[in-house]
Amino acid sequence: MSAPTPRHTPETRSRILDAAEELFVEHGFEATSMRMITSQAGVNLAAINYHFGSKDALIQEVFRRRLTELNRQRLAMLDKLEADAGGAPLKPSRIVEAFFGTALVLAADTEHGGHTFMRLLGRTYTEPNAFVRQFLAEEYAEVLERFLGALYRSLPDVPREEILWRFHFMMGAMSYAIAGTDALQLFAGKFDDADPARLLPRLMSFLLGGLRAPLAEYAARPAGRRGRSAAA
Amino acid sequence: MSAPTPRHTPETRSRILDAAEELFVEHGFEATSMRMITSQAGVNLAAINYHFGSKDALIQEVFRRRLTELNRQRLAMLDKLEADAGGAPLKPSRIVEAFFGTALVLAADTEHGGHTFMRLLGRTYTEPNAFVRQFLAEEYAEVLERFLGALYRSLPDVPREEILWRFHFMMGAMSYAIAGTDALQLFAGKFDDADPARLLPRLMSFLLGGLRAPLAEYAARPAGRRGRSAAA
DNA sequence: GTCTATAAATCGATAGAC
DNA sequence: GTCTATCGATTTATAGAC
Repeated sequence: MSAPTPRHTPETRSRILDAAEELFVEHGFEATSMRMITSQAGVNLAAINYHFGSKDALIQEVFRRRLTELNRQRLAMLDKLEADAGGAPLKPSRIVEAFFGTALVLAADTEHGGHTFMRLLGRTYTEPNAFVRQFLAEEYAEVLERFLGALYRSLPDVPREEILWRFHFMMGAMSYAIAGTDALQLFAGKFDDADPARLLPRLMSFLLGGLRAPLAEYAARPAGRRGRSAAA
Repeated sequence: MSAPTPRHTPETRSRILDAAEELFVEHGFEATSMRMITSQAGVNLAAINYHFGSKDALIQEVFRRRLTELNRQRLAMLDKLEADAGGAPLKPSRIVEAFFGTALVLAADTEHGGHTFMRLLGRTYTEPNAFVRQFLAEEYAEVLERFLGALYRSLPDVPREEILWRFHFMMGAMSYAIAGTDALQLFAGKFDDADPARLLPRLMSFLLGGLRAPLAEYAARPAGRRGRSAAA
């Protein structure tokens, strides 16, 4: 008696979300019409507005459904790491693994839409849609605050500005990692080994190498003569 | 007498391309209507179809206009590096700099649309639009072949598979680097220093760190007990 | 080459019967 | 909660005058 609305809507709602998720990642938000969604989901056109109110609200729910759980897992893992460490700063590798590893585990799930969703999420970070960006920013506020804080404590000698940028770079690498081979025919036929199980160690190695890279490595060895060499 | 079509179209064409470039990166392809473009460009609606034939052809020309020149610069720089090396393998840092450095130089040009275009390009690698992907793949075929080949020779001990993936990761990091602070309000207010001049060394340091990261770094130190430890 | 006017299709959203 | 039918707005693209 505590649930007022959902009477016998066991599948319709989920089917709409699943169909929308697939079509959004395949065609984008704007290019995906509500008719395409209801057609693929096998439900009536009016069902979307009945269950979600509008197309924008549907888009939001597509993200909320999975993102809330993903970030819950991330925070739980960080909680455990910090509890085990007992006050000591965490190793950067653990922090990175807790944040990006959970995402890749979800991305490896090709049977329940996790892979589809993560591709959608990765692309949406740089999506031009204003209200989606706003929504994601709110959904990520806490988890970002926590993980960045952990990285700051873990790497006290690295300027926070630098950590922030490198975290940003890492998200870009992860996004492309998940988009993977089917993202662009650019690498078509070049990947002999696209085994999802190997993606995690591949990416993690790259991310940690980038995160730990010497700060002045590039600036200290400028390419050839390049103007005033006395600067900085 | 060699130019049949362009009689006195000195600005209209360019104005359309400039307006389209800005609107595409701001709203995406689908959400940008031809009326929005012609309105911002100050030209007539029919002008787009007259000059480009269709919206899709316009999109293609927006990319072709700048991408051809960018990849020409990349190849020229690689040619010079290889000529100077006289047969010896290049240093990975030089190769990475030739590919990603040129892109970031273009991205630093905020006055002539270079920054706008590079943001658009970075987002489009994972764009769902099929014909844009196809077009980009063709446009990148030669430059990718050359740079990947140079990296293979530069890092003969690293499996090509691994180099391929890391190059892919680097493109993701670059994409986010260019999308930068205004891409997502996720980091809003967190970046104190978003100086474009510092972005190149920042990114280059990260990329080289990732490219040179030990291959088995992560796999060799699995997190806790994780099933059959005898495998691999 | 540039314009107006409009064709033809598709969009999101809703009203109202069941 | 699901359906049909449709409204009103917007889209790309084009025809034809100038």
